[in-house]
Amino acid sequence: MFGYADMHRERNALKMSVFEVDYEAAESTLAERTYIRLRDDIITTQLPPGTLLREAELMKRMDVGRTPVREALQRLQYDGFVVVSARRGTFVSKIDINDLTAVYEARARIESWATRLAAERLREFERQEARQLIDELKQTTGPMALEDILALDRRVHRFIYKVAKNPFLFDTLDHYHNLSLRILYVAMKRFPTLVPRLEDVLHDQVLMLEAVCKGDADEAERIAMAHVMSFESEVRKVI
Amino acid sequence: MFGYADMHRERNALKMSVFEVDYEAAESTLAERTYIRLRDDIITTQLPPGTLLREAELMKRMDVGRTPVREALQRLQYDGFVVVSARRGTFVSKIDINDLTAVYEARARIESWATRLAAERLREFERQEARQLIDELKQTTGPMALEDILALDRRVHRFIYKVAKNPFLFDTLDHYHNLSLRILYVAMKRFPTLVPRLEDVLHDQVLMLEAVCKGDADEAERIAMAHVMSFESEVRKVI
DNA sequence: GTGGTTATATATTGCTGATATATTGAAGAT
DNA sequence: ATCTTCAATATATCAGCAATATATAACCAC
Repeated sequence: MFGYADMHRERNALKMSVFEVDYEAAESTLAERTYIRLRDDIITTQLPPGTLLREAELMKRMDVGRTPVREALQRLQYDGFVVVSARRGTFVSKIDINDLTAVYEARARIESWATRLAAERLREFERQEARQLIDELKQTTGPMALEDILALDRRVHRFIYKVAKNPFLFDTLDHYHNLSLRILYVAMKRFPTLVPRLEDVLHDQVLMLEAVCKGDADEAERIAMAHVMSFESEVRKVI
Repeated sequence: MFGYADMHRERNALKMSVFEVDYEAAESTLAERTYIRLRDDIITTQLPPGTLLREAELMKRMDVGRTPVREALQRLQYDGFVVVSARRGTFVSKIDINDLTAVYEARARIESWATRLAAERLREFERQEARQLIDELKQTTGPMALEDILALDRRVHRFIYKVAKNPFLFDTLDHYHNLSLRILYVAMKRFPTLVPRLEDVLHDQVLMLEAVCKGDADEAERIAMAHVMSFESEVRKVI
């Protein structure tokens, strides 16, 4: 007990949100819920980069005490989503072109490798899960709501991370996923026409999942790299 | 201002310890210093896996209030160094063979890639820094104190991370470095004869740095991978 | 007497509100 | 214009209370 794998399992049983509605029902600490709410608001740019976050204000708005707010802000600081300047203020961190480059560079490399691992390590029961995902993806035609696109994208990625069977890598990639998601939102806010193209991106994932199912590691890795980088180049055009 | 790069720079100006004595002088918050002290104690197994960490006890021992202690423990929780179980206790996390495999697998892959980047992105003034490191490494002969070996190892790795010029990657790799360092300590505690072999490992780093200096990305990547994995296989023998 | 259930005491973290202290920006003196 | 002072504002810290999980002991049925 009390090893990393246990911790990891428990932590992912609930708690991981970004559009997974369960955080209403999630039985966890106030601090945890406050963290998730704030993080999602930052990722979706409802709290845009540069926003001043006052503890007292957040306490009122979220109807919790000082401790949960502080713990949430600190955790966001470690994630890189806010910058705490002692006795000056806490701000939502800014994003620039260098962040875009660095985040996608790292994520593309690490995630494509994880996809290779997934192809090598897929078990039979997971193959069924993959087929189901593929079916869902194929049924999505026509214009979709942004949240649905991203929720589906997230499910596919988290599936891959899980199948790669390395809990540390899972956490690393989930973090990079959140970072790049915020960058995407910032870009979309400035350039709303970006949205429709995202649908095309979903179709890459069918090919990727099929490669994983076939156990074709080279092909899976190649597609994953292209998939992440296609986000990057779409975003780069408008930033 | 307030972007990730600024944050990253500031955070690394002081604060990052593990045997860098500056955390006595470091002008930062109590919570930060408490975090670093506890983390180092956990990494070096002065606080072995499974240890119960009582807030009240730590307050007395470190002569700080509850807030800094709590913030430190939470941060350690996000790092994976402790497991907080509500109203039951906070424990130093355990380590098993799966953690060893997963951490080194991820670190080897990511770090060898970062070393490739470093070889590609090295600037002239950094080449001088590298030469200096190489000289120091070459002068180390005969038996060394464990702390000196690891401090030197750490310096080399952090130099590589820096030259790769991706702040997100830097943080990711620093985290993996801390994780694998603790695993190494746990292994050494069980099998003290491991220590001397570590000296040999340092000599790999000369070759690695020279490859980076030459800009030979393929060679640098290959050596880095072998270097990290040699730690892994040494540790695996005794765990 | 033994096994199992319930009540209670204790230990531990979760949370709150108040206080301490540092930073900032602007008013006022030079 | 420049420096100094001071009030406003923000986080950092503290001490105490609340809530709950766990262990212990008392109790009861058999």
